[in-house]
This record gives sequence, C-alpha cells and structure tokens, in this order.
Amino acid sequence: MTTHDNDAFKPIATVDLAIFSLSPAGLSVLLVRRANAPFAGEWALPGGWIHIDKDLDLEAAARRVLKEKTGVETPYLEQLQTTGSAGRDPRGWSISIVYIALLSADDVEKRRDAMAEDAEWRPVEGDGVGFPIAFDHAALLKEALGRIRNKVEYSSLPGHLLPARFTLSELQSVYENLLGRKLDKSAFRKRMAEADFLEPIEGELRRASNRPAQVFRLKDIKSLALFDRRI
Amino acid sequence: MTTHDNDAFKPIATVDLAIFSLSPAGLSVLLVRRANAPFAGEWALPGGWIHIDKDLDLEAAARRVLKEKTGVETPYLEQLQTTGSAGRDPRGWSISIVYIALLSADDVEKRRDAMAEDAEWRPVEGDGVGFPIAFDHAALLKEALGRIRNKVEYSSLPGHLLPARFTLSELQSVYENLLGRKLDKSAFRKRMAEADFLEPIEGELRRASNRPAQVFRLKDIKSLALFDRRI
DNA sequence: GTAATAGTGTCTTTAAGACACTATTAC
DNA sequence: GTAATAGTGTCTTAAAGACACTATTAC
Repeated sequence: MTTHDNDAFKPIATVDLAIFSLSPAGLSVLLVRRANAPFAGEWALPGGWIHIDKDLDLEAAARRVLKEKTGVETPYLEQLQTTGSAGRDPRGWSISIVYIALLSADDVEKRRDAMAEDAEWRPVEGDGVGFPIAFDHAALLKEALGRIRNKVEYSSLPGHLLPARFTLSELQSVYENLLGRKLDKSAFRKRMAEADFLEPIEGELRRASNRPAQVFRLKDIKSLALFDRRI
Repeated sequence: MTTHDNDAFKPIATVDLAIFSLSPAGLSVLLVRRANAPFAGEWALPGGWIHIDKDLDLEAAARRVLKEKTGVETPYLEQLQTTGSAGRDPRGWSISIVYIALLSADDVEKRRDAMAEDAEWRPVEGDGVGFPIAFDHAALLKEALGRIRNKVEYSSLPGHLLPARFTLSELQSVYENLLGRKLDKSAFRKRMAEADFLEPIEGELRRASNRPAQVFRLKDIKSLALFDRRI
C-alpha cells in the first residue's frame, strides 16, 4: 500500500463536462477546440485537471470548469459516470469524472460574452455531433445523451433548458422535441400538476394574438423532480 | 497544464465496493477491518488503490478487489458514484470510485473459504450498519443502499441476491423483504412475466409437502432488467 | 381426508388515451 | 366577426388492486 504513495503510481484525473442547452434547432452541446497535444486542434468536451490546491471537491472542480467556459454559475449539474483505463489517454492511466450540466436559454443568452473563445455550441445529431471528437469523448457524450433522453421520460429535466419563465405550451414543446413524439395536451398538464415542480407567477401572462397563457417557473432550479410513471 | 504532469498535483484514487448479499436475517454488507493507518482497527468498505500496472480499467480494478476479498468472480457489478475532496482522506486530496456488487447466496456459501480473513458480513440496519465506519464510508454505504432500494421498485435486482435457481415465491419474498411491504401474488407474477428476465428450468420442480413449484433462473446474470413501471 | 403452498381467474376500481369542447385574446 | 392558442371536460379503453378460487403435493 505504501508503495502507492509514490506518485508515479497515481492515475491522471480530470473532470469533464457535457454541457447542454436548447436552441431553436434542438439540443446543443458545448465543445472546445484543444490547443495542446494530445489531439491538438480537435474538438473535445470541456474539462480540466483537478486542482488539488484550489478545488474543494469534485463538484467544485466541475463548477470551476463550467464557469471558465460559459460564465454560468448556477446551472443544473449532476454527476454522470466515471471512466478510467490504461489506454484512453496517451499520457498514461487516466480517470475522467463526467458531469452533465443543463443551461437555461436565459443563461446562454445573457452570458454569451463570458463564453470562452475556444468554446462553441454544436447541435446534437443522433448519438453525437456528427464528427469525431478527441479521446473517448464521443462515447462519454453518447452516455450523457442516453441519460438525458431517459430522464425526459420521467422527470422535470426539460424545464432546466428553458428560460426562467415559460408557459406550459413552451414546456410541452421541449418535452416533445427531446422525446421525438407528440404528447396529449390534457394528459401533459395533468402530469405537470401532480409532479408539482412548477409555480405559477401570479398575474404574469404571456400575451399574443390569442388567449393569454399563465407563466410558470421552476420551484427548485438546482434539482430535478421525478415522476411516479413515464410521461 | 504541463504543471500538472507533476505527480505532486495528482489526487489519490481508490476503488471502493459496497458488496451485498442476502442472509436469512436480511441484507448484509461486507466490511473489512483496516490493518494500517488511517483508521487502523476500524471497519471500512473493501477497496484499494488503482494499480496502473495491473488494472486495465476501473471495472477491472473493482473486480480485482472483489475477488481478493470474496473469491467471487462473476457477480452483478455496477458503478454507483464517485466522490472526491480535499478532506475525506487525511493523506491528501482523494477520489473514491464506488461500485455496488450483489452476490448470489450460492456464491457466498460456496466461496466461504476463499473470503479474506479481514472481511466479515454485517447486517444492514436502516441506512447503515449501526456503528461508525472509516473515512466517509458511512455516507457511501447510505448512497448504495438508497440506490438498491430504489432499484428494487422497478428492476430485477432481487434476483441477483438469490441462489442461481429459485422459485417465484422465493423471489417474491426477497422483493417483500427489501421493499418492507407485502405484494399481491397475482400482480407480482404478471409483472415478472412481462419483464421477461426469468427462464423456467424445464422439468425442475421444488418439492415439499405441498404443490411443487416451478424453478427459475435469471436469463442474464450480468445485467438488470428494468420494468416499465413500479412493481 | 388435512395442511400447505403453487398458480390462475374474476370483479372492482383507477388511471391512461383520445378527442372534443369552451375561453380569451388581437385584429 | 376570424384566427390562434390556452385551458378544461368527457367518454372509452386499458391496467392495477383486491380477493377468491382451483391445483398438486406429503402425510
């Protein structure tokens, strides 16, 4: 055991993020262009070493990376999984702790200037982005998309991709977009009511050339509500 | 970035396991008594350093620890979560990748001699074992129990704690034990049939002084079947 | 026959799904 | 009035839940 106090036996450890937002075209993921070897010039998920002198814990490291790349400080954030193997990084045995972050359309818009220069949004196509990305990040992204699409079925996840204030019709559109199928309006509203994660903003209505719609917000911006059954 | 190629900046990384089995009294977890500091003499979840010269990947490291402690090679194994912080290990910034393993009652019985001398089964009481354990392992164990109890609601998890061959009544008992409530026999059998993860062993019946029962086995010992709805 | 557990069937109650209807605005 | 979307109600169909019934063995 003491032999492994020798640092030469330690694996490399990074925190990597799959950061998603919703554009009119659908789901997008934030990628960064790598400046240095390995995979210099290629796109990758944003990430970085754990700074043992600065980061208090893993989630703090993830929040630091997120802020560096997007300027956003309070998104929905959850740990996805950890991969580690001898071969996934040419520099040696490496571990990647992967987090999923969901950015509200508000945050993306407001913090556009704070976004890192090497970072860009790419539309999600199927299980990835449609082109190769560095390391095993294509596999990590695929896992993240699987988790997200699964959670849409039984959680309030889509609410975290919208602006802070939204109508039920807008929320239903996001569910339909992520699920790839139409939902019944009546059933959808019953489900939202019993899941009890939305708060109507008293007196605030979305006006257009039709009947005005009640505006809602999430009761808790930091966590997901889980449904008893699939939507 | 290159500054962190210096090993002094790397966190410590271990793989730790919450290994469960089922005794007549209920769920049990395997603990080991620590020989060395820190926490020498205290009980802890079994675990170990990642051996970058021997372990191909994280799961291989988990399987190695499992075999060292229990002698079992082919259990149900899934990654739970990863914790990492500056303070959780007095030796420095440390990461723990936690796996859950479920051992069939067969394996526990057959490999009793292969079990490590420092390891012992402890009955689960509530969210833990009823006494303090080393590091933050009490919190990790609590998380593992939460994951297990949640999955009992909508998966074939209890089937992995039974011997390789079992009857539907035995399986129902395990569900009831882990859920802490009685289930309706008719509904239970309908759910098992539609979940389609059991295989009847043709012609094999469990005999007693009553009507003989069909004996079943899991179709896939390595993975869980998930239900559409709660049981 | 009895005792015991295995396994199936039926009836009631509840929820899901499809669809139509009413409501409220701008113009 | 029309067009458009918001929001609710109703009817049908399917599934869940409770419970009773039949089946097969040892003795």
